[in-house]
Amino acid sequence: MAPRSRSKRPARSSSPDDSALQRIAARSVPAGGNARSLAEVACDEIRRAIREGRVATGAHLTEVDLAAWLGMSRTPIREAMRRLQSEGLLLNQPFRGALVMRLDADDMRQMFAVRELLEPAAAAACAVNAGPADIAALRAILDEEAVKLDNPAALIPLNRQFHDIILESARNQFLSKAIAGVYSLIPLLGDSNLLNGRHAREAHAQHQEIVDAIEHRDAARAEVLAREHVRASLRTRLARIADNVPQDFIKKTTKTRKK
Amino acid sequence: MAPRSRSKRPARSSSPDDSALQRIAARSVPAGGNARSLAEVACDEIRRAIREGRVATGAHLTEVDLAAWLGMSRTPIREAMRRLQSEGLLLNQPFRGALVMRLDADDMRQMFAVRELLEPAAAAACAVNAGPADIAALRAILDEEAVKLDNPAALIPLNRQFHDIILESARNQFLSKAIAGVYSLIPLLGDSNLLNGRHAREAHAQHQEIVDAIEHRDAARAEVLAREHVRASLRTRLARIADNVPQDFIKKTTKTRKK
DNA sequence: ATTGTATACACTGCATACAATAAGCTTCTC
DNA sequence: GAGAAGCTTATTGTATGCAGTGTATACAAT
Repeated sequence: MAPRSRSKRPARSSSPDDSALQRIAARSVPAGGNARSLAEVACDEIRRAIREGRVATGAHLTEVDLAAWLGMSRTPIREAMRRLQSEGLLLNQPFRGALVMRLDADDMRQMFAVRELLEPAAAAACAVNAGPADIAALRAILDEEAVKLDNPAALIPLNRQFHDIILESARNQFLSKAIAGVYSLIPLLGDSNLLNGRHAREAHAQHQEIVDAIEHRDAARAEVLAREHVRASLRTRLARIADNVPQDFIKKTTKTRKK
Repeated sequence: MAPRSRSKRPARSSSPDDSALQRIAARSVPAGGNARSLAEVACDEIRRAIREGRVATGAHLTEVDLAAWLGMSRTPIREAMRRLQSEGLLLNQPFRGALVMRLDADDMRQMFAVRELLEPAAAAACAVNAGPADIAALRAILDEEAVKLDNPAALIPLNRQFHDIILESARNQFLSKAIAGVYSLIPLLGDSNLLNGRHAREAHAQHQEIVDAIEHRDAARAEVLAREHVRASLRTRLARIADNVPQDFIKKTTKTRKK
């Protein structure tokens, strides 16, 4: 998916319309939304590259490289990098670029400890506050999940939506922001658990139970189930680490971008 | 406290050293640390202005106004504003500047619900993980607090340190970040509870109990006490709101900055 | 008087030039 | 050959100009 074909930058004096057209082309207007700023584009693009493993964790990024890659000036890139740094996806190295953050097994455990705190609370609040529309949306996702248990590419966004709906139905912006802060680092953990069919089925079953509890307004049960859901996710991840290579031999991995 | 006496902006062509001097003056080198970037200065300065009420919540800020106020160009200001936006202190209005976020009583309740979730967990983790040095630091703060119960200006930073030490001793970066995200919006709630002598005494007593629990490695008790501490804080705030003016009549409040 | 339209203004978004900074390398001296 | 001083390079920090966007205002038409 050619990452934004754009020659290089018209040395600095082609027809003025040229750059305008380029800019318009760059902004994939998000279906009725307003045109996104280039900084947002950059942010999403970098995030996606990290998520898809096109940029390895531990890789070192610089403003100019990214600007060249995405065909924009350093200004929006700076903005995007700052944002990703505050999200914790990038680690700023004062005058030496930024590193893509790496999380080791201990970081992962810390992350899940916090998720185990927050997500059950969200499920409980959802059981109290969710409206019929929210519950219908959850059911719709369950139905879709059911027929896509072996299609991770479809399952992953569904899973995301599922958790987003619960979060939103919890009606607590601070809780949402706290969980979002944790979620944003999940891409650093590597492949999704849902690539594993067994885990996908387990997760789907748990989702169903959680929605049942929410529909019965049983906050306590939703809370317990959500906690178990998080724990199952951690178990799967730990098992994967135990099996696979320790994957801790990257030193400073060269820039994977550009020629 | 004259907000940085500085005429206006040298119309655009005084001696070039002038702006350099301004820049140097602005960077109060933080005792051995490296010189901070102007963006950091701006960030702190704006945050402080909000905290001290020199900029009202609901006020509308623009890049040029802030740049003129702080005597720097728009670039570092932009960066600072973006940071404050991602912290939630400012609300971005796409092409129209930014508003200083306002929190109503319901937002406050949501915030405290999350604090009630996170801070007890931190206290419990601290009870498990704190080293002797951490406990000594906590004791030192208790001692200082004890003699400054009627000096809010001194008490507020002490309180901050107290919570920071507990957070750090919890040894969980995700928990720390989640709580930091919540704390960063506390300035929006208005004056500190510690201005109230009665509350200051209550908080100090609770701090002592919490440290006792931590020292005895009694995680469960630390957790319960921390929860009670958060609840007490919410009670004081709610009582204050009940007494005072509802303070909800600002519509879009004019720019309070500049003449 | 009311509505529609053009124009002016205020502000941000982005690009680019330039300055500053820190690390690495080279070279010179002893 | 070792160490220090200075140069080089890589990278970020800052200023500023210009273009685009959204709002308000004034003016014309009904």
